[in-house]
Amino acid sequence: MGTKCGRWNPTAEQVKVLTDLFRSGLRTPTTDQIQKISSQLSFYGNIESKNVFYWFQNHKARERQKRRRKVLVDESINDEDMRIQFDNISSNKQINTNHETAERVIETLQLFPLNSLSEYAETEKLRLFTEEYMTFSCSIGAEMDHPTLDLRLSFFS
Amino acid sequence: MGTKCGRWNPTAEQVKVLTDLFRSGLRTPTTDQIQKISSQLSFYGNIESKNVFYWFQNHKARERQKRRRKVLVDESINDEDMRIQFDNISSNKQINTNHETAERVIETLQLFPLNSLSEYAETEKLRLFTEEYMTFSCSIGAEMDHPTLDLRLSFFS
DNA sequence: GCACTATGAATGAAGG
DNA sequence: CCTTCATTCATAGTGC
Repeated sequence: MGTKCGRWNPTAEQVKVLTDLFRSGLRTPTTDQIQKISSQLSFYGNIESKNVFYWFQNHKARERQKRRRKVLVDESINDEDMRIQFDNISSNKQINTNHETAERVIETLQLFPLNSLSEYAETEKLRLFTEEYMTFSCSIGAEMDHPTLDLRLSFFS
Repeated sequence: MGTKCGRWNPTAEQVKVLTDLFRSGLRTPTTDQIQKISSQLSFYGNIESKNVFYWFQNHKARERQKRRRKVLVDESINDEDMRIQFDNISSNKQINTNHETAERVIETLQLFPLNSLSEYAETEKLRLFTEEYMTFSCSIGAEMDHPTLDLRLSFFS
């Protein structure tokens, strides 16, 4: 394996945790969150905070990229376009943080399990919701010689 | 080469000059300084003042970020931590501009060559000192088909 | 060995 | 000054 140590090579477990966090709605973790995450992930192998930072940056950017390219290939008038319109609206730099918005997101969360959320509903509103109201934990399967890791991130500092 | 011309692509020489200026203690050049720098750097290729402005902004910010995101599970009280503490103090928005400070910095400069200064002693105090009392020049090695460029910036203007 | 892809890393440019 | 986004560079992994 390329343990060149020239560049971070995330382990499968690290990727799983990061992906779970992402799927849970985390997009741009704060410095504190990055610290905690990388601290937890250091259990599985060498990792620096900047790796976590880059991972989220890249993952988010490439999801956006993917969507944007999909848009170009997709001209038909279908529900996809409706989603795009919604996304354009919600991403139009007007992030609503009032109660009504948060409650609407809560309803969405109650209706659908987290990991089945469309990639569009997860944007800014859910991110804010997650960071403000949520404490989530990621349980790693017992594939290692250790008990389940409880990666609990307190967003209330 | 990515001559996409959508965004500035600094040449190696431009980066070297900018880096040298940064290492010399320059952090937030004034408009005049930016003008002169970009004027000098235009010798090596297309460049605008805003490129210089952004370069210093990004470079400074990312040096801080790097420090903040690099250290992970390092609980030993070493010079790194002391540096960080010093940095926190000196960046605490109380920049001392009196004579005593300037003189202390002068002593430091006399004791150590500029390019061996720790990246922490270069902060605000040195920056102010540099801008107020210093005229420095960056000599570009003779790797080009031109005589040494003397980038002399007058801070007294 | 060589394309090709996935992705870690970096950085120019803004926005706020 | 901090954060964020878009774009690009760099390289490990993979199939041929």
